[in-house]
Amino acid sequence: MSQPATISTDLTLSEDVAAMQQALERLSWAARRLLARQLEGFDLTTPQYMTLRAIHRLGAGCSMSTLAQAAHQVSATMTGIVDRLAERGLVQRQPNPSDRRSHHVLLTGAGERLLLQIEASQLERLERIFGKLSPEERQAMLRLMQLYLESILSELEHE
Amino acid sequence: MSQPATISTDLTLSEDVAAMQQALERLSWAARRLLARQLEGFDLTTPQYMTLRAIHRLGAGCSMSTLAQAAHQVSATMTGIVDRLAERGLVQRQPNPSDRRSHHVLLTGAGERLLLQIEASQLERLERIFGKLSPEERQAMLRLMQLYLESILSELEHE
DNA sequence: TATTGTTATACTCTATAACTATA
DNA sequence: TATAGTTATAGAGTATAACAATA
Repeated sequence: MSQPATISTDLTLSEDVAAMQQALERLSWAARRLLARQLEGFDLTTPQYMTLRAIHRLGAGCSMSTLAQAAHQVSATMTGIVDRLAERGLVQRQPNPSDRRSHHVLLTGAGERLLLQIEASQLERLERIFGKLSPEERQAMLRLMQLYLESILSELEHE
Repeated sequence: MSQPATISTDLTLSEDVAAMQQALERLSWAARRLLARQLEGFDLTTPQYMTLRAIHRLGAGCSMSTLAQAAHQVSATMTGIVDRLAERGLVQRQPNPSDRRSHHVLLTGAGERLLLQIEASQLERLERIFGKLSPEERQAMLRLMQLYLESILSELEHE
């Protein structure tokens, strides 16, 4: 023990993080491709799916700007995505009586049903994978994912 | 303890997985947007960056088809991405002497340097986040990410 | 004046299909 | 015939800038 503990910890940190970077980037790329492929079966793109989820999460007729912000997108992009979802009858725009510039966006019944169906198929897949872990490991993973999510969201907002 | 342990474990599994699904999908979407924003500073898109990394990982002048497969893309898509990288002098196509239909794709010096620079900035960001964890937690996370990566890759390949 | 949302425009990614050159 | 790679084409997502309607 001739070295202080902090130095050996720092060395481990760099090594761990280098391995994590490799795994994280390949993981997020592969997960994105897999999700896109699964969504093809429902004739949805990833941004369309994320938008359906955001509308559901925000609830109660969110505005286009709220929606764009939640999806980390500019409003012109969201206009196009919502247009295509509306054409398919999955979402609706409704006038906002208290501000005539603004609209409420909400899921139709068909949109709700499609979202539930996709979520169920995703849950099944995740259960197959994470069923291999012990309850303690699952809890640890959940905690770590939430830590990482929060740190990414705060980076996204503070720019 | 009137219920057998397996049932209570299964109930926990569904709950954990539902929370994981929520966190995972928001995480991968947010991470993708953050990466895209960071890559803008280097005037690269995400597929271009993933392609540079794949060329580096595959090494020794991989072919267009190997590259397309590694990035989970059809070769026509890879043609466009490599075209744009080549225009910027980040990659090179070289004739393959043993098969004149095929080409070797490799990083130029500029491509190598840019890749190193981006990777260094990513490492710094990850160290800031994961430095909060203990070495044991980092090891656990690494193991879990690798488990998840393998399961996703095998799903991607078996379709 | 400022804000909400859309339209116009340009570029990249993506897949499919048709094609050329080579094996 | 089969394979490696490109070209042609079409659609979706993305950002920026200009715009209309409303606040």
